[in-house]
Amino acid sequence: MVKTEFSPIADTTRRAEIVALLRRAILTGQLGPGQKLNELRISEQMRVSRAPLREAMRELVQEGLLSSIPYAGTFVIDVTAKDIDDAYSLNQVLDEFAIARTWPLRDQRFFDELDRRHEAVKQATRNLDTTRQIETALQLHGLIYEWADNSVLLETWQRLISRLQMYFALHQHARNEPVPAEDVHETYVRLLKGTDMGAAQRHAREHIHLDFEQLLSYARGLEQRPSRGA
Amino acid sequence: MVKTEFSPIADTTRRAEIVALLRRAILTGQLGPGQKLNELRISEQMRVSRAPLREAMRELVQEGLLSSIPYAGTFVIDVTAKDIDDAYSLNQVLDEFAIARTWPLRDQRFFDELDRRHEAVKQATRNLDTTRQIETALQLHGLIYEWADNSVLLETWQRLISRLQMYFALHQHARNEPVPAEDVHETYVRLLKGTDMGAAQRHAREHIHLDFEQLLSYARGLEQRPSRGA
DNA sequence: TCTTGTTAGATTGTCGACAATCTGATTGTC
DNA sequence: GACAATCAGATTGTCGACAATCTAACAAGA
Repeated sequence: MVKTEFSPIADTTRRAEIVALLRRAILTGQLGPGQKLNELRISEQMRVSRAPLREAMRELVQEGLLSSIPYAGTFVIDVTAKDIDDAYSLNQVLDEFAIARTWPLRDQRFFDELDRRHEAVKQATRNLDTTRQIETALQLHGLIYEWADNSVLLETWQRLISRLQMYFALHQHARNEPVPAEDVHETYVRLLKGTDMGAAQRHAREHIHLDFEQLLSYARGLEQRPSRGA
Repeated sequence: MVKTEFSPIADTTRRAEIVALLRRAILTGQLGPGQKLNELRISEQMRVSRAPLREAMRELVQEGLLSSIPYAGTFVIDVTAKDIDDAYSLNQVLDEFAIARTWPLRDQRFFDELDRRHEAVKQATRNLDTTRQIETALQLHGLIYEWADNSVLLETWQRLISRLQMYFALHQHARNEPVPAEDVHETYVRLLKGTDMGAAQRHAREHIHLDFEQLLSYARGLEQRPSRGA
Protein backbone atom coordinates (compact mmCIF):
# COMPACT_ATOMS: atom_id res chain seq x y z
CA MET A 1 0.00 0.00 0.00
CA VAL A 2 1.56 3.25 -1.13
CA LYS A 3 1.15 6.18 1.23
CA THR A 4 -1.17 8.59 -0.56
CA GLU A 5 -1.02 12.31 0.09
CA PHE A 6 -4.23 14.04 -0.92
CA SER A 7 -4.83 17.62 -0.02
CA PRO A 8 -8.37 18.55 0.96
CA ILE A 9 -10.47 19.59 -2.01
CA ALA A 10 -11.28 23.24 -2.48
CA ASP A 11 -14.23 24.83 -0.77
CA THR A 12 -16.93 24.96 -3.35
CA THR A 13 -19.33 27.32 -1.68
CA ARG A 14 -19.99 30.76 -3.06
CA ARG A 15 -19.41 32.10 0.41
CA ALA A 16 -15.79 30.95 0.44
CA GLU A 17 -15.11 32.49 -2.95
CA ILE A 18 -16.70 35.74 -1.93
CA VAL A 19 -14.53 35.86 1.17
CA ALA A 20 -11.44 35.36 -0.96
CA LEU A 21 -12.51 38.01 -3.46
CA LEU A 22 -13.30 40.60 -0.82
CA ARG A 23 -10.17 39.89 1.18
CA ARG A 24 -8.03 40.31 -1.89
CA ALA A 25 -9.80 43.55 -2.80
CA ILE A 26 -9.08 44.93 0.65
CA LEU A 27 -5.50 43.75 0.90
CA THR A 28 -4.58 45.15 -2.49
CA GLY A 29 -6.11 48.49 -1.70
CA GLN A 30 -8.86 48.09 -4.27
CA LEU A 31 -11.19 48.82 -1.39
CA GLY A 32 -9.84 51.69 0.66
CA PRO A 33 -10.07 52.21 4.43
CA GLY A 34 -13.37 53.56 5.61
CA GLN A 35 -15.12 52.66 2.40
CA LYS A 36 -18.63 51.37 2.73
CA LEU A 37 -19.63 48.06 1.20
CA ASN A 38 -23.03 48.28 -0.43
CA GLU A 39 -24.54 44.81 -0.24
CA LEU A 40 -26.95 45.16 -3.13
CA ARG A 41 -24.39 46.54 -5.53
CA ILE A 42 -21.70 44.02 -4.67
CA SER A 43 -24.10 41.09 -4.84
CA GLU A 44 -25.22 42.22 -8.29
CA GLN A 45 -21.67 42.64 -9.49
CA MET A 46 -20.76 39.16 -8.28
CA ARG A 47 -24.05 37.68 -9.56
CA VAL A 48 -24.78 36.32 -6.13
CA SER A 49 -27.59 36.79 -3.68
CA ARG A 50 -27.07 38.79 -0.53
CA ALA A 51 -27.21 35.80 1.83
CA PRO A 52 -23.77 34.31 1.08
CA LEU A 53 -22.35 37.79 0.67
CA ARG A 54 -23.50 38.80 4.12
CA GLU A 55 -22.12 35.63 5.64
CA ALA A 56 -18.81 36.31 3.96
CA MET A 57 -18.80 39.85 5.32
CA ARG A 58 -19.48 38.55 8.81
CA GLU A 59 -16.37 36.40 8.53
CA LEU A 60 -14.26 39.34 7.45
CA VAL A 61 -15.62 41.42 10.30
CA GLN A 62 -14.38 38.81 12.76
CA GLU A 63 -11.14 38.64 10.83
CA GLY A 64 -10.66 42.30 11.61
CA LEU A 65 -10.67 43.65 8.07
CA LEU A 66 -14.21 45.01 8.16
CA SER A 67 -16.25 46.67 10.85
CA SER A 68 -20.00 46.64 10.95
CA ILE A 69 -22.56 48.94 12.51
CA PRO A 70 -26.12 47.57 12.66
CA TYR A 71 -28.49 49.21 10.20
CA ALA A 72 -25.74 51.58 9.11
CA GLY A 73 -23.41 49.43 7.06
CA THR A 74 -20.19 47.50 6.86
CA PHE A 75 -16.96 49.35 6.26
CA VAL A 76 -13.34 48.62 5.55
CA ILE A 77 -11.45 49.27 8.77
CA ASP A 78 -9.71 52.58 9.21
CA VAL A 79 -5.96 52.82 9.49
CA THR A 80 -4.68 54.68 12.49
CA ALA A 81 -1.05 55.18 13.39
CA LYS A 82 -1.77 53.64 16.77
CA ASP A 83 -3.09 50.46 15.21
CA ILE A 84 0.10 50.05 13.26
CA ASP A 85 2.20 50.75 16.29
CA ASP A 86 0.20 48.27 18.36
CA ALA A 87 0.49 45.60 15.72
CA TYR A 88 4.19 46.27 15.33
CA SER A 89 5.04 45.96 19.00
CA LEU A 90 3.02 42.80 19.39
CA ASN A 91 4.63 41.41 16.26
CA GLN A 92 8.05 41.81 17.80
CA VAL A 93 7.08 39.73 20.79
CA LEU A 94 5.47 37.06 18.64
CA ASP A 95 8.48 36.91 16.37
CA GLU A 96 10.76 36.20 19.27
CA PHE A 97 8.48 33.47 20.50
CA ALA A 98 8.03 31.94 17.06
CA ILE A 99 11.78 31.78 16.48
CA ALA A 100 12.35 30.16 19.86
CA ARG A 101 9.74 27.53 19.10
CA THR A 102 10.89 26.92 15.56
CA TRP A 103 14.58 26.77 16.41
CA PRO A 104 14.84 23.14 17.58
CA LEU A 105 12.48 22.00 14.79
CA ARG A 106 14.57 23.27 11.89
CA ASP A 107 15.62 20.62 9.41
CA GLN A 108 16.51 20.34 5.74
CA ARG A 109 12.92 20.78 4.64
CA PHE A 110 12.80 24.00 6.63
CA PHE A 111 15.91 25.37 4.98
CA ASP A 112 14.65 24.39 1.53
CA GLU A 113 11.34 26.09 2.11
CA LEU A 114 13.15 29.13 3.44
CA ASP A 115 15.18 29.38 0.25
CA ARG A 116 12.13 28.82 -1.90
CA ARG A 117 10.25 31.70 -0.31
CA HIS A 118 13.30 33.89 -0.35
CA GLU A 119 13.59 33.24 -4.06
CA ALA A 120 9.94 34.18 -4.56
CA VAL A 121 10.58 37.58 -2.98
CA LYS A 122 13.57 38.19 -5.22
CA GLN A 123 11.51 37.17 -8.20
CA ALA A 124 8.75 39.64 -7.36
CA THR A 125 11.35 42.32 -6.76
CA ARG A 126 12.88 41.75 -10.17
CA ASN A 127 9.45 41.98 -11.75
CA LEU A 128 8.73 45.25 -9.95
CA ASP A 129 5.44 43.74 -8.77
CA THR A 130 4.98 45.60 -5.50
CA THR A 131 1.79 43.86 -4.42
CA ARG A 132 3.32 40.46 -4.97
CA GLN A 133 6.49 41.61 -3.28
CA ILE A 134 4.61 42.42 -0.09
CA GLU A 135 2.78 39.13 -0.28
CA THR A 136 5.91 37.05 -0.74
CA ALA A 137 7.87 38.94 1.91
CA LEU A 138 5.12 38.23 4.43
CA GLN A 139 5.10 34.59 3.40
CA LEU A 140 8.83 34.40 3.93
CA HIS A 141 8.40 35.95 7.31
CA GLY A 142 5.52 33.61 8.11
CA LEU A 143 7.55 30.45 7.77
CA ILE A 144 8.73 30.63 11.36
CA TYR A 145 5.11 30.75 12.42
CA GLU A 146 4.07 27.81 10.31
CA TRP A 147 7.02 25.84 11.58
CA ALA A 148 6.59 26.68 15.25
CA ASP A 149 3.98 23.94 15.62
CA ASN A 150 1.58 26.09 17.59
CA SER A 151 -1.80 26.48 15.94
CA VAL A 152 -2.92 29.32 18.17
CA LEU A 153 0.25 31.26 17.46
CA LEU A 154 -0.12 30.75 13.73
CA GLU A 155 -3.70 31.87 13.78
CA THR A 156 -2.83 34.93 15.80
CA TRP A 157 -0.10 35.88 13.39
CA GLN A 158 -2.35 35.46 10.38
CA ARG A 159 -4.91 37.81 11.84
CA LEU A 160 -2.20 40.30 12.62
CA ILE A 161 -0.61 40.01 9.23
CA SER A 162 -3.73 40.43 7.16
CA ARG A 163 -4.06 43.89 8.60
CA LEU A 164 -0.40 44.70 8.18
CA GLN A 165 -0.56 43.59 4.59
CA MET A 166 -3.35 46.06 4.02
CA TYR A 167 -1.30 48.82 5.56
CA PHE A 168 1.78 47.98 3.52
CA ALA A 169 -0.25 47.83 0.33
CA LEU A 170 -1.70 51.25 1.05
CA HIS A 171 1.70 52.62 1.69
CA GLN A 172 3.14 51.32 -1.54
CA HIS A 173 0.10 52.52 -3.41
CA ALA A 174 0.59 55.99 -2.08
CA ARG A 175 4.31 56.20 -2.71
CA ASN A 176 4.06 54.43 -6.04
CA GLU A 177 7.79 54.30 -6.52
CA PRO A 178 10.04 51.42 -7.44
CA VAL A 179 10.75 49.22 -4.45
CA PRO A 180 14.24 48.75 -3.09
CA ALA A 181 16.11 46.48 -5.41
CA GLU A 182 18.70 45.25 -2.95
CA ASP A 183 17.96 42.11 -1.03
CA VAL A 184 16.99 43.14 2.47
CA HIS A 185 16.14 39.60 3.55
CA GLU A 186 19.60 38.14 2.99
CA THR A 187 20.73 38.50 6.60
CA TYR A 188 17.42 37.29 7.97
CA VAL A 189 17.59 34.06 6.03
CA ARG A 190 21.24 33.52 6.87
CA LEU A 191 20.71 33.94 10.60
CA LEU A 192 17.75 31.55 10.58
CA LYS A 193 20.07 28.94 9.10
CA GLY A 194 22.81 29.64 11.64
CA THR A 195 23.41 28.52 15.19
CA ASP A 196 22.90 31.74 17.16
CA MET A 197 19.24 31.93 18.08
CA GLY A 198 19.64 35.14 20.03
CA ALA A 199 21.12 36.85 17.00
CA ALA A 200 18.23 35.72 14.84
CA GLN A 201 15.72 37.05 17.35
CA ARG A 202 17.50 40.35 17.64
CA HIS A 203 17.72 40.74 13.91
CA ALA A 204 14.04 39.95 13.43
CA ARG A 205 13.23 42.96 15.56
CA GLU A 206 15.26 45.30 13.41
CA HIS A 207 14.56 43.52 10.18
CA ILE A 208 11.15 45.04 9.83
CA HIS A 209 11.89 48.10 11.86
CA LEU A 210 12.66 50.34 8.91
CA ASP A 211 9.57 49.33 6.99
CA PHE A 212 7.45 50.06 10.01
CA GLU A 213 8.95 53.48 10.49
CA GLN A 214 8.05 54.44 6.96
CA LEU A 215 4.60 52.99 7.40
CA LEU A 216 4.03 54.90 10.60
CA SER A 217 4.97 58.26 9.19
CA TYR A 218 2.69 57.56 6.25
CA ALA A 219 -0.21 56.71 8.54
CA ARG A 220 0.41 59.79 10.66
CA GLY A 221 0.27 61.85 7.49
CA LEU A 222 -3.06 60.31 6.59
CA GLU A 223 -4.54 61.27 9.91
CA GLN A 224 -3.89 64.95 9.35
CA ARG A 225 -6.22 65.08 6.37
CA PRO A 226 -8.50 62.06 6.54
CA SER A 227 -10.10 61.11 3.25
CA ARG A 228 -13.21 59.09 3.80
CA GLY A 229 -13.95 56.24 1.41
CA ALA A 230 -13.30 56.44 -2.31
CA MET B 1 -21.04 71.40 30.08
CA VAL B 2 -20.82 68.30 32.16
CA LYS B 3 -18.72 65.49 30.76
CA THR B 4 -21.25 62.84 29.77
CA GLU B 5 -20.40 59.16 29.88
CA PHE B 6 -22.81 57.20 27.75
CA SER B 7 -22.17 53.60 26.94
CA PRO B 8 -23.12 52.48 23.45
CA ILE B 9 -26.67 51.21 23.29
CA ALA B 10 -27.23 47.51 22.96
CA ASP B 11 -27.11 45.82 19.59
CA THR B 12 -30.70 45.26 18.64
CA THR B 13 -30.20 42.74 15.89
CA ARG B 14 -31.26 39.17 16.35
CA ARG B 15 -27.86 38.15 15.05
CA ALA B 16 -26.05 39.74 17.98
CA GLU B 17 -28.33 38.09 20.50
CA ILE B 18 -27.93 34.74 18.84
CA VAL B 19 -24.16 35.10 18.98
CA ALA B 20 -24.35 35.85 22.69
CA LEU B 21 -26.66 32.91 23.34
CA LEU B 22 -24.57 30.43 21.41
CA ARG B 23 -21.31 31.67 22.90
CA ARG B 24 -22.68 31.31 26.39
CA ALA B 25 -23.96 27.84 25.62
CA ILE B 26 -20.53 26.79 24.42
CA LEU B 27 -18.53 28.43 27.20
CA THR B 28 -20.69 26.92 29.91
CA GLY B 29 -20.44 23.48 28.41
CA GLN B 30 -24.11 23.35 27.53
CA LEU B 31 -22.87 22.53 24.03
CA GLY B 32 -20.08 20.00 24.24
CA PRO B 33 -16.98 19.71 22.05
CA GLY B 34 -17.59 18.05 18.71
CA GLN B 35 -21.34 18.49 18.94
CA LYS B 36 -23.11 19.34 15.72
CA LEU B 37 -25.34 22.39 15.52
CA ASN B 38 -28.50 21.64 13.59
CA GLU B 39 -29.59 24.89 11.99
CA LEU B 40 -33.24 24.03 11.56
CA ARG B 41 -33.71 22.82 15.11
CA ILE B 42 -31.87 25.72 16.72
CA SER B 43 -33.65 28.31 14.59
CA GLU B 44 -36.99 26.81 15.60
CA GLN B 45 -36.04 26.76 19.27
CA MET B 46 -34.99 30.40 19.12
CA ARG B 47 -38.00 31.36 17.00
CA VAL B 48 -35.71 32.88 14.41
CA SER B 49 -35.08 32.22 10.75
CA ARG B 50 -31.93 30.52 9.61
CA ALA B 51 -30.39 33.62 8.02
CA PRO B 52 -29.37 35.47 11.20
CA LEU B 53 -28.53 32.16 12.85
CA ARG B 54 -26.14 31.25 10.07
CA GLU B 55 -24.52 34.68 10.18
CA ALA B 56 -24.06 34.29 13.91
CA MET B 57 -22.49 30.90 13.42
CA ARG B 58 -20.10 32.35 10.85
CA GLU B 59 -18.93 34.83 13.47
CA LEU B 60 -18.32 32.12 16.03
CA VAL B 61 -16.43 30.09 13.48
CA GLN B 62 -14.04 33.00 12.97
CA GLU B 63 -13.92 33.44 16.73
CA GLY B 64 -12.55 29.94 16.95
CA LEU B 65 -15.36 28.36 18.97
CA LEU B 66 -17.00 26.58 16.06
CA SER B 67 -15.63 24.87 13.00
CA SER B 68 -17.56 24.42 9.81
CA ILE B 69 -17.34 21.93 6.97
CA PRO B 70 -19.30 22.85 3.83
CA TYR B 71 -22.42 20.78 3.33
CA ALA B 72 -21.54 18.69 6.36
CA GLY B 73 -22.29 20.97 9.27
CA THR B 74 -20.98 23.28 11.94
CA PHE B 75 -19.51 21.81 15.09
CA VAL B 76 -18.26 22.93 18.46
CA ILE B 77 -14.48 22.73 18.30
CA ASP B 78 -12.76 19.73 19.74
CA VAL B 79 -10.49 19.99 22.73
CA THR B 80 -7.07 18.51 22.26
CA ALA B 81 -4.29 18.50 24.81
CA LYS B 82 -2.07 20.17 22.25
CA ASP B 83 -4.47 23.07 21.79
CA ILE B 84 -4.41 23.72 25.50
CA ASP B 85 -0.66 23.49 25.61
CA ASP B 86 -0.34 25.84 22.65
CA ALA B 87 -2.70 28.35 24.17
CA TYR B 88 -0.94 28.11 27.50
CA SER B 89 2.55 28.76 26.17
CA LEU B 90 1.38 31.69 24.07
CA ASN B 91 -0.52 33.05 27.03
CA GLN B 92 2.68 33.17 29.05
CA VAL B 93 4.36 35.34 26.44
CA LEU B 94 1.38 37.61 26.12
CA ASP B 95 1.11 37.99 29.88
CA GLU B 96 4.66 39.16 30.13
CA PHE B 97 4.10 41.67 27.35
CA ALA B 98 0.83 42.90 28.79
CA ILE B 99 2.34 43.48 32.21
CA ALA B 100 5.27 45.38 30.71
CA ARG B 101 2.88 47.62 28.79
CA THR B 102 0.50 48.12 31.67
CA TRP B 103 3.20 48.78 34.24
CA PRO B 104 3.83 52.48 33.59
CA LEU B 105 0.12 53.14 33.09
CA ARG B 106 -1.00 51.92 36.50
CA ASP B 107 -2.82 54.51 38.59
CA GLN B 108 -5.39 54.65 41.33
CA ARG B 109 -8.20 53.69 38.99
CA PHE B 110 -6.23 50.62 38.00
CA PHE B 111 -5.74 49.56 41.59
CA ASP B 112 -9.40 50.13 42.38
CA GLU B 113 -10.52 48.07 39.43
CA LEU B 114 -8.05 45.37 40.38
CA ASP B 115 -9.56 45.17 43.86
CA ARG B 116 -13.07 45.20 42.47
CA ARG B 117 -12.43 42.22 40.23
CA HIS B 118 -10.52 40.42 42.93
CA GLU B 119 -13.52 40.86 45.17
CA ALA B 120 -15.80 39.44 42.45
CA VAL B 121 -13.73 36.26 42.35
CA LYS B 122 -13.89 35.87 46.11
CA GLN B 123 -17.62 36.43 45.98
CA ALA B 124 -18.11 33.71 43.37
CA THR B 125 -15.86 31.40 45.36
CA ARG B 126 -17.94 31.93 48.49
CA ASN B 127 -21.09 31.18 46.49
CA LEU B 128 -19.56 27.98 45.12
CA ASP B 129 -20.58 29.13 41.64
CA THR B 130 -17.88 27.46 39.57
CA THR B 131 -18.94 28.88 36.23
CA ARG B 132 -18.98 32.39 37.59
CA GLN B 133 -15.71 31.74 39.37
CA ILE B 134 -13.98 30.94 36.09
CA GLU B 135 -15.55 33.95 34.48
CA THR B 136 -14.47 36.37 37.19
CA ALA B 137 -10.98 34.91 37.47
CA LEU B 138 -10.47 35.45 33.75
CA GLN B 139 -11.78 38.98 34.07
CA LEU B 140 -9.34 39.67 36.87
CA HIS B 141 -6.58 38.30 34.74
CA GLY B 142 -7.78 40.32 31.76
CA LEU B 143 -7.33 43.68 33.43
CA ILE B 144 -3.68 43.90 32.44
CA TYR B 145 -4.76 43.40 28.84
CA GLU B 146 -7.44 46.04 28.97
CA TRP B 147 -5.04 48.44 30.59
CA ALA B 148 -2.12 47.81 28.25
CA ASP B 149 -3.56 50.23 25.70
CA ASN B 150 -2.96 47.93 22.76
CA SER B 151 -6.12 47.02 20.88
CA VAL B 152 -4.51 44.21 18.92
CA LEU B 153 -3.15 42.64 22.06
CA LEU B 154 -6.51 42.86 23.79
CA GLU B 155 -8.30 41.31 20.85
CA THR B 156 -5.75 38.52 20.67
CA TRP B 157 -6.16 37.75 24.32
CA GLN B 158 -9.93 37.70 24.10
CA ARG B 159 -9.82 35.15 21.32
CA LEU B 160 -7.39 33.07 23.31
CA ILE B 161 -9.40 33.30 26.48
CA SER B 162 -12.76 32.40 25.03
CA ARG B 163 -11.31 29.02 24.19
CA LEU B 164 -9.58 28.66 27.52
CA GLN B 165 -12.80 29.48 29.29
CA MET B 166 -14.47 26.65 27.44
CA TYR B 167 -11.73 24.26 28.49
CA PHE B 168 -11.88 25.32 32.11
CA ALA B 169 -15.64 25.02 32.18
CA LEU B 170 -15.44 21.51 30.79
CA HIS B 171 -12.88 20.61 33.34
CA GLN B 172 -14.95 21.85 36.23
CA HIS B 173 -18.01 20.17 34.82
CA ALA B 174 -16.21 16.85 34.71
CA ARG B 175 -14.70 17.04 38.15
CA ASN B 176 -17.79 18.55 39.68
CA GLU B 177 -16.15 19.09 43.03
CA PRO B 178 -16.03 22.18 45.21
CA VAL B 179 -13.45 24.64 43.97
CA PRO B 180 -10.46 25.63 46.07
CA ALA B 181 -11.64 27.95 48.79
CA GLU B 182 -8.34 29.64 49.52
CA ASP B 183 -7.53 32.81 47.68
CA VAL B 184 -5.01 31.93 44.99
CA HIS B 185 -5.04 35.41 43.49
CA GLU B 186 -3.81 37.22 46.58
CA THR B 187 -0.16 37.26 45.55
CA TYR B 188 -0.95 38.14 41.96
CA VAL B 189 -2.88 41.23 42.98
CA ARG B 190 -0.26 42.27 45.52
CA LEU B 191 2.58 42.04 43.03
CA LEU B 192 0.67 44.04 40.42
CA LYS B 193 0.38 46.80 42.99
CA GLY B 194 4.04 46.64 43.90
CA THR B 195 7.20 48.05 42.37
CA ASP B 196 8.96 44.94 41.06
CA MET B 197 7.74 44.36 37.53
CA GLY B 198 9.97 41.36 36.99
CA ALA B 199 8.49 39.66 40.01
CA ALA B 200 4.99 40.27 38.73
CA GLN B 201 5.85 38.81 35.36
CA ARG B 202 7.48 35.77 36.87
CA HIS B 203 4.55 35.16 39.15
CA ALA B 204 2.06 35.47 36.31
CA ARG B 205 3.78 32.53 34.67
CA GLU B 206 3.40 30.33 37.69
CA HIS B 207 0.10 31.76 38.77
CA ILE B 208 -1.85 29.80 36.23
CA HIS B 209 0.61 26.99 35.94
CA LEU B 210 -1.14 24.66 38.34
CA ASP B 211 -4.55 25.16 36.76
CA PHE B 212 -3.12 24.37 33.37
CA GLU B 213 -1.49 21.20 34.57
CA GLN B 214 -4.81 19.90 35.83
CA LEU B 215 -6.50 20.95 32.64
CA LEU B 216 -3.90 19.21 30.51
CA SER B 217 -4.15 15.90 32.29
CA TYR B 218 -7.92 16.10 31.98
CA ALA B 219 -7.70 16.75 28.25
CA ARG B 220 -5.22 13.94 27.79
CA GLY B 221 -7.65 11.64 29.55
CA LEU B 222 -10.42 12.71 27.18
CA GLU B 223 -8.34 11.83 24.18
CA GLN B 224 -8.01 8.23 25.24
CA ARG B 225 -11.73 7.62 24.94
CA PRO B 226 -13.22 10.35 22.78
CA SER B 227 -16.95 10.78 23.18
CA ARG B 228 -18.45 12.51 20.18
CA GLY B 229 -21.23 15.01 20.69
CA ALA B 230 -23.89 14.67 23.34
C1' DT C 1 -19.67 -11.84 1.38
C1' DC C 2 -17.99 -7.90 -0.53
C1' DT C 3 -18.44 -4.26 -3.57
C1' DT C 4 -21.00 -1.03 -6.33
C1' DG C 5 -25.12 1.54 -7.84
C1' DT C 6 -29.51 3.58 -6.46
C1' DT C 7 -32.63 6.09 -3.84
C1' DA C 8 -35.09 8.52 -0.03
C1' DG C 9 -34.56 11.51 3.67
C1' DA C 10 -32.32 15.02 6.03
C1' DT C 11 -29.36 19.03 6.12
C1' DT C 12 -26.82 22.79 4.27
C1' DG C 13 -26.35 26.49 0.71
C1' DT C 14 -28.66 30.00 -1.96
C1' DC C 15 -32.33 32.87 -3.61
C1' DG C 16 -35.94 36.54 -4.02
C1' DA C 17 -39.20 39.24 -1.37
C1' DC C 18 -40.68 41.72 2.65
C1' DA C 19 -40.00 44.35 7.13
C1' DA C 20 -37.31 47.50 9.97
C1' DT C 21 -34.31 51.21 10.18
C1' DC C 22 -31.60 55.09 8.73
C1' DT C 23 -30.61 59.39 5.97
C1' DG C 24 -31.54 63.48 3.76
C1' DA C 25 -34.70 66.58 1.72
C1' DT C 26 -38.98 68.96 2.16
C1' DT C 27 -42.45 71.33 4.37
C1' DG C 28 -44.59 74.00 7.84
C1' DT C 29 -44.36 76.97 11.82
C1' DC C 30 -42.46 80.50 14.81
C1' DG D 1 -33.94 82.53 8.74
C1' DA D 2 -33.98 78.82 12.32
C1' DC D 3 -35.94 74.82 13.85
C1' DA D 4 -38.90 70.74 14.34
C1' DA D 5 -42.05 67.40 12.06
C1' DT D 6 -42.85 64.66 8.18
C1' DC D 7 -41.97 61.91 4.35
C1' DA D 8 -39.68 59.39 0.42
C1' DG D 9 -35.83 56.82 -0.94
C1' DA D 10 -32.20 53.84 -0.06
C1' DT D 11 -30.04 50.26 2.70
C1' DT D 12 -29.75 46.74 6.09
C1' DG D 13 -32.05 42.86 8.69
C1' DT D 14 -35.08 38.95 8.45
C1' DC D 15 -38.05 35.55 6.48
C1' DG D 16 -39.84 31.43 3.95
C1' DA D 17 -39.03 28.52 -0.01
C1' DC D 18 -36.16 26.14 -3.31
C1' DA D 19 -31.70 23.99 -5.00
C1' DA D 20 -27.47 21.44 -4.09
C1' DT D 21 -25.24 18.19 -1.44
C1' DC D 22 -24.47 14.63 1.89
C1' DT D 23 -25.71 10.32 4.55
C1' DA D 24 -27.36 5.97 5.25
C1' DA D 25 -30.13 2.27 3.97
C1' DC D 26 -31.13 -0.91 0.51
C1' DA D 27 -30.74 -3.64 -3.76
C1' DA D 28 -28.03 -5.89 -7.46
C1' DG D 29 -24.21 -8.16 -9.20
C1' DA D 30 -19.53 -10.40 -8.99
